[in-house]
Amino acid sequence: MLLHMAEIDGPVTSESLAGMMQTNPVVIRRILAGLRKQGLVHSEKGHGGGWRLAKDLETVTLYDIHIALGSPGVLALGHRTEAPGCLVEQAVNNAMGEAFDAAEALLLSRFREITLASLSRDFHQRMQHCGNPGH
Amino acid sequence: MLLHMAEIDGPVTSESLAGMMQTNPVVIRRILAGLRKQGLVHSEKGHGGGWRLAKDLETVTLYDIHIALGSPGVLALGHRTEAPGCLVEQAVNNAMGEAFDAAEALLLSRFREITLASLSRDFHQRMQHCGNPGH
DNA sequence: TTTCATGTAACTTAAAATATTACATGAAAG
DNA sequence: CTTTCATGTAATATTTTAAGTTACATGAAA
Ligand code: FES
Ligand code: FES
Repeated sequence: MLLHMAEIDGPVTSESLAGMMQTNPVVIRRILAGLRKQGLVHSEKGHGGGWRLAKDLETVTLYDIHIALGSPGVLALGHRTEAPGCLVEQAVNNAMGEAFDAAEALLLSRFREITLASLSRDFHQRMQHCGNPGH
Repeated sequence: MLLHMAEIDGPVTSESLAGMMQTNPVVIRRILAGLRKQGLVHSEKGHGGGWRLAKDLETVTLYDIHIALGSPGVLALGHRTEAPGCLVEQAVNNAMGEAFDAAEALLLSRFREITLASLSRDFHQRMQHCGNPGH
């Protein structure tokens, strides 16, 4: 969404973003509300209002966005019970927990390396080779 | 489930396993059916029937179980669209895909190191310090 | 004062995961 | 050889979760 916003100068309304993402404007607002709290975007009400990027693409990483989205769980597998009484479950949770933490740490460290600017460059390169005027 | 089975000698019925796992016997059968296909467990019908471990705990890793369960997706985040027309989405999927693959590879390599035997040892150690006769 | 856009709460719908029922198959017990 | 018990599996139902929608309040520009 941010990368699409970057291609447009001037503010973008939730409605037009919803069109791009094929969803509802309210969903867009809910998501962008989180990003605004982290200072990634800025919003204005009323005539000529809408959403605007608040930071340089070079300074924003996927990790920043992940945090802004509320640090959702990264792994589909996980502890069923938070504090299980079953001792087998305790042993399994303990062993798998270490593996999960390692995998999550690796993923997030990769996210820190990926800036929106680099993604934007990749996008523009794809545009060259695409030629589709729809984009 | 397998570790609980390891503590019982003789076959265990789906019903008693369902009691331990607090779920329905059919759910147990469905899961164990996958494990049987990989040769991890063995089942017998009729009187005195039930489920039995088919391998030594030392030779079974969490990775084996993961495969037997059908290699379910490990990451909660993921590609929304398989082959997106949107060039931004292509760029993002490409970059995140590499990070996902690295994280998943790390997790599965950790799973390969964790044998049921090591989990069982951890479990028995917890038993020592627990003293709860319910276990 | 009208129009347009965000800000949110409450509600609805849709999708996915999980659980249940029902019945067939096969093996041991009586 | 009939009853009992347990798995095997399809079909169905329920629960849970995520996603989308409606409704209305707030604030800014025309
Ligand atoms: S629609 Fe996303 S790049 Fe063309
Ligand atoms: S219930 Fe005691 S170890 Fe699982």
